[in-house]
Amino acid sequence: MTADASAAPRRAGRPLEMVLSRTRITAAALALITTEGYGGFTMSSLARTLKVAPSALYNHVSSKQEVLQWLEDHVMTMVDVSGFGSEPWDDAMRRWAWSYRDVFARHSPLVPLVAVLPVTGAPETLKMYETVAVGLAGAGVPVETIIPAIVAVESFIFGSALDANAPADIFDTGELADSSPTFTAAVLGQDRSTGERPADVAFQFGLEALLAAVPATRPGPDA
Amino acid sequence: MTADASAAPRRAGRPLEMVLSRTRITAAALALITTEGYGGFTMSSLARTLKVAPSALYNHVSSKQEVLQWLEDHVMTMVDVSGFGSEPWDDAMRRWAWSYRDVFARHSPLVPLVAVLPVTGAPETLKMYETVAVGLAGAGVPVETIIPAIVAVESFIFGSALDANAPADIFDTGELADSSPTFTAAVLGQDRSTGERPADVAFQFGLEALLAAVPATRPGPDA
DNA sequence: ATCCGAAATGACCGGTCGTCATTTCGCGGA
DNA sequence: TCCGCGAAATGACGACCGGTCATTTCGGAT
Repeated sequence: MTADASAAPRRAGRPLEMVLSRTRITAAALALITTEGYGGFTMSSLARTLKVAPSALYNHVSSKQEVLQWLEDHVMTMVDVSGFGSEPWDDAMRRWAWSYRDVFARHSPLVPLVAVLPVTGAPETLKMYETVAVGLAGAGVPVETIIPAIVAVESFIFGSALDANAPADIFDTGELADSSPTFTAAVLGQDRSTGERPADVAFQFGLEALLAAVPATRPGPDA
Repeated sequence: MTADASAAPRRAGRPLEMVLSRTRITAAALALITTEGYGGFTMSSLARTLKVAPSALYNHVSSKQEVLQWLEDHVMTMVDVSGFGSEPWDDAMRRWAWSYRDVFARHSPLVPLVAVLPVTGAPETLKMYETVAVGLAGAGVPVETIIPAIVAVESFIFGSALDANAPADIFDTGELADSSPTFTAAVLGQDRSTGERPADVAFQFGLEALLAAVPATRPGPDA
C-alpha cells in the first residue's frame, strides 16, 4: 500500500532517497511527541523535524488522524506480551495489562483513537491480540468468552490509563467537604501505609477482579 | 463564584436580563451538542445559539475547556443513582454503572476530561460520589477500599464508554486473517445467539467481575 | 536525448480559540 | 433628577491549525 521499511539510500544527492515513508514519519512523530508532548505535535512541527514542507506530508498521509493511528499501532509494540508462552496465563496477563496501561498512560491522547481504529491497518495491534488470544485459548478459556474477556480487560486498561494522569488532589473536596461527609471520609481513609499511588491500588484491585472471573481450566503453557 | 441559577428577568428590554450565566451557557451547550454533535460545537456556534458575540462568552468563561467541564458536571446529573437506598447495594451499583456508561457513551468526548477535572468545581459530580460512597459504606465495605473500588469501576466504565462507540467491524481481520488464526477464530466464535451487542456482553462480564470483588458484609439498606 | 512520474514546494483557504480596546446601558448613590 | 460606575456585549484582530492545489524539481527508465 504505502512505502516500505527497507529502502537503502543510493547516493548522497539532495532529493530522492525515500525522505518520507510510513516508518520514518512514525518514528519522527514518536520522537517529537516524546520530547515536546502531544500539545506541541502539529503537522508543521512534524514536517520541520523531517526537514520538509508541511504539505509534503500529505503525499504520504491522508490526515493527521492517520499519523496518529500509525503512531498508535507502533506504540502497541512497546506493550510487553513476553509472558505468554513462558508463564502461567494469569501472570502473563498481569505483565501484559500493567505494561499496556503504563504505555498508554504515557500516550493518553491516543486512547480515544483506539476505540475507532479497526485492526485492519494496525498490524502490530493485531499481532498483540493474537498473542493474547493464543494465551487464553491455551489456558482453556472457551472460545466464545475470549473476546469479551479481552475487551473487558482492555476497557479497564484504557480507563485506568486516563485515570493515571489525574492530578493527585482530584478528590480534594475542599469547601464542599461537609456536604459530602462519607465520601470525604473515604478519601481520607485510604490506605497510605504502602507507598503505592492511589491509581495503582485501584488498578491492582480491578485487574485481579477481572482475572479471577476469566474461566480458565488450565494454568498455562508450562506452569 | 460565577453567576447564579435564579435571576428573574425584569423587563422585555433588549439588553440586561442576565443573558449569560453558567446555567444558561451549560444548557445551550448541551442543546447544541445534542443536535449538532461534538463536531459542530464551537465557541462561535455556542455564541450563535445564545444570540451573542463569541467574545461575550469570555466574560463568563475562561476557556472552552471550562464550558466542557460545566457540561460534564451537568451531564453527571443524568446518571441514575436512584438504586442506592432502595435496592441491595449490588443492584444499585449495576443500575448506576450501566446508566453511567450509557450517558458517557453518548458524550464520549467528555471522557478524557473527567480524569483531569477535580471534584471541586464539579458539585454534581461530587454529589454522585457521595451517594455511591454512602451506599458502599452502608453495605459494610471497609472505608479504605471504598475509593479503590469506585475508581476501578469508574475506570472500567470510561473505557467501556469509549468502546461502545467502536464500529461493529472493528475486529474484522480482513486480509490479515491467516496471520492471526486464533484471534480470528475467537472473533468468529463470539456468542451471537443472544441479541446483545458485543460491547454489552463485555461490559456485563467486566462489571460482574468487579462487583464480585467488592468486599461487602451486608446486602444493602433494605434487602 | 527525452519524457514520465514520484515527490517536495509555497501560496493559500476556511476555521479555530482567545485577546483587547471600546462601547453600551441599567442601576444605585448624591 | 442627574451622574457616573461597572457589568457586560461588541467587533476587529492575532496566532495557529489542518488541509488543498497548482506548480516545480529531478532521478531513472525508455
